Amino acid sequence: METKARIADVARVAGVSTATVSRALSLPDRVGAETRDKVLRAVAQTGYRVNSAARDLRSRRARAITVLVPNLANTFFSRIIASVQEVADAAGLTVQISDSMVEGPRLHTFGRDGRSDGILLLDGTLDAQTVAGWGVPVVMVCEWLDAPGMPGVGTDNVAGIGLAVGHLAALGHRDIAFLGGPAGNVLSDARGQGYVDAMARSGLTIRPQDRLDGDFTMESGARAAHVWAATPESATGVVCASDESALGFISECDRLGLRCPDDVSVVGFDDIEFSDRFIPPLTTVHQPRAAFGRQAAELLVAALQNGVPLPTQRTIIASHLVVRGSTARR
Amino acid sequence: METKARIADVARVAGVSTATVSRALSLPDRVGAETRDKVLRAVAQTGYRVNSAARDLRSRRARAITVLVPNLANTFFSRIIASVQEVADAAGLTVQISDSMVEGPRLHTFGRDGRSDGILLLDGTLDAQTVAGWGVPVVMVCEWLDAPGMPGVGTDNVAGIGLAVGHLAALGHRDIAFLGGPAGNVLSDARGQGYVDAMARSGLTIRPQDRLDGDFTMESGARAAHVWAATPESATGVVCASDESALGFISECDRLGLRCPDDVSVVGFDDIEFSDRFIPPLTTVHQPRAAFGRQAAELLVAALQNGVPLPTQRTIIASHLVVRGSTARR
DNA sequence: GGTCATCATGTAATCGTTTACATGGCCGAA
DNA sequence: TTCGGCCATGTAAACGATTACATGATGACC
Repeated sequence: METKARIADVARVAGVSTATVSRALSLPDRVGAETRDKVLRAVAQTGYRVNSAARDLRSRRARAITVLVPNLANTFFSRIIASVQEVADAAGLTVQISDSMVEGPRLHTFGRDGRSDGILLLDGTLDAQTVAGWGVPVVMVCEWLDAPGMPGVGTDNVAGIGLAVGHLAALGHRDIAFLGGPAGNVLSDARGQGYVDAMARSGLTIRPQDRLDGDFTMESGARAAHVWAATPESATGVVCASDESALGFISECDRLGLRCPDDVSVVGFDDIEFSDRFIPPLTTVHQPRAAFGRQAAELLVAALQNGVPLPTQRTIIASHLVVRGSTARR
Repeated sequence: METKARIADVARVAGVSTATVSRALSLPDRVGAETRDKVLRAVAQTGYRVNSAARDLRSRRARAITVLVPNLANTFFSRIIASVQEVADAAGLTVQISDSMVEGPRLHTFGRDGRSDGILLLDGTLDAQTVAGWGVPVVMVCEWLDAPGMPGVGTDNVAGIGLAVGHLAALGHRDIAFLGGPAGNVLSDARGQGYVDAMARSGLTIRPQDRLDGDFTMESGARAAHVWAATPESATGVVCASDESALGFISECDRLGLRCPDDVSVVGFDDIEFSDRFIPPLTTVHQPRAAFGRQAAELLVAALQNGVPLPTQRTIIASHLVVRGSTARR
């Protein structure tokens, strides 16, 4: 109980071989009931814990999956991770969470180093070659890579922004701006495209001043508010590529003396926890984050444990609009 | 390059022994420059990646530390984790993040299973016996356990709440309520004590209706708002045990037609990212989260790599008050 | 020139499991 | 009774690295 007990210690105490101890613990049906009890008693008495390095080495699997998040500080991801953990837990797998922003140099050792059997990748900015080199199953969540044939779970971002634009148009807004995400990001591109499509569909025109730069963060939303406020004939409605930037935008408008939704209607994208409690509560496109995590984890677990081949396409889960207080009739 | 290459493959390609390969990679100074180059070329050619299960097993260390967080969805923790990762990265250690809420049953196998060499524990509600059984160095962050002699890093919660109460008192508030945290939590207790102390010091009395129940969450803050609004002669200032509950409180007040800070002044605790962007921006007690993470990680790394003994007391880092728009003169 | 330290490298034991294969006991069928 | 099959268990060979110890070369010093 004091120092680390090994399986041989348990075997000695129980009066059986190490093989029997191993089987009693991982395949209880394969040993006699009496022996099993003896082993379990010995385990309790010695305080034995399996050494997972040894186990992983011998069995050539880690019984763990890794969730690779672009930025842990972004609250959007936590709900996804929570449901991944539920699924993995039920399957007897451990979840390791890493931040790809920090793991930079270590990134290319990921699968091959044997620390995890599969990866849930929430970062679409990684090099496709690096990912291909991991050598373990990978499922993308929300974002995706340019590489074709990679399994993934996410929403239809074009359609999502369409809901937002449609909502503002229905409220009588004619000049609708778009506060975008970081250039080069697949979500930014898709949502930007959704804006263009939806404006055309609604018969509205996009003026140069209707495109506001951002990068999903609150700070970028605040900066965009200054640009917007300084523009003549500025838009009366703003669709944002993320909730955080929407909140930053509204917040900075407030400091400039402009009220939402009286002076400007704002729609977000994501539906993070804070949006419902903001003043005003944010109208936004709700993403089913729990479903993303659950479904992605289920795909990975099925591939790992039952050999079910991973799909070669993204699974699309629909988003829907949540109308709250940040949008009003023009 | 295709299938997994082992160290023996690299050795063969480079024309040296496995021992030399191992040394060339982990102790570059101990091999000749020419040999080192040969090995590195062979590594590149074979696509070799060290198998960490084998390495961990043989060297009896995991080169990893675990951060155990009570709830990943709480944005308070992300900044702490980020600075932990910086320190660990510089020391060549991997950071594994786990949610103690989910890991429940697996919790007791933590250190002993050899997956990590040390633990940063952000959850003060764990059983002290379980923690003692881990058998690896543990440093508490923010919260702490009842067990004495355990190293930790955090702030003086009593003093922190004192700043908040003092601020409201200085603004002329005489009836100051306290929106507490979950019962039994060490932070709740300390902050509750800070409220009692500070009220006494300011010569103010605490009436029964000045104690509002909460659990750090936005929802609990919202519920407390109803209680507060329904109370006759309710307090004019509210000190909250967390930012989230403060934001929930203000948000719900707004829905009830009561404005902050005109109808009530509110102070939070934590200074999470959203607080600065709330409307109104939240006056709150700022916790140096980056410093918490950095200092705790440094203690652990020093203990792990240089054998520096861990302190037997908590390291206190001062908090300070950030005055924003949610408090006003009575 | 002999001795010894130093250095680069090789040989092989070792870390703690899992698991393929072997063994022996027991039981039912022929 | 004999044989085959099944079951519970034991024996020992992996898994893939690190590292204590051994070896041989080199060069400094007296």
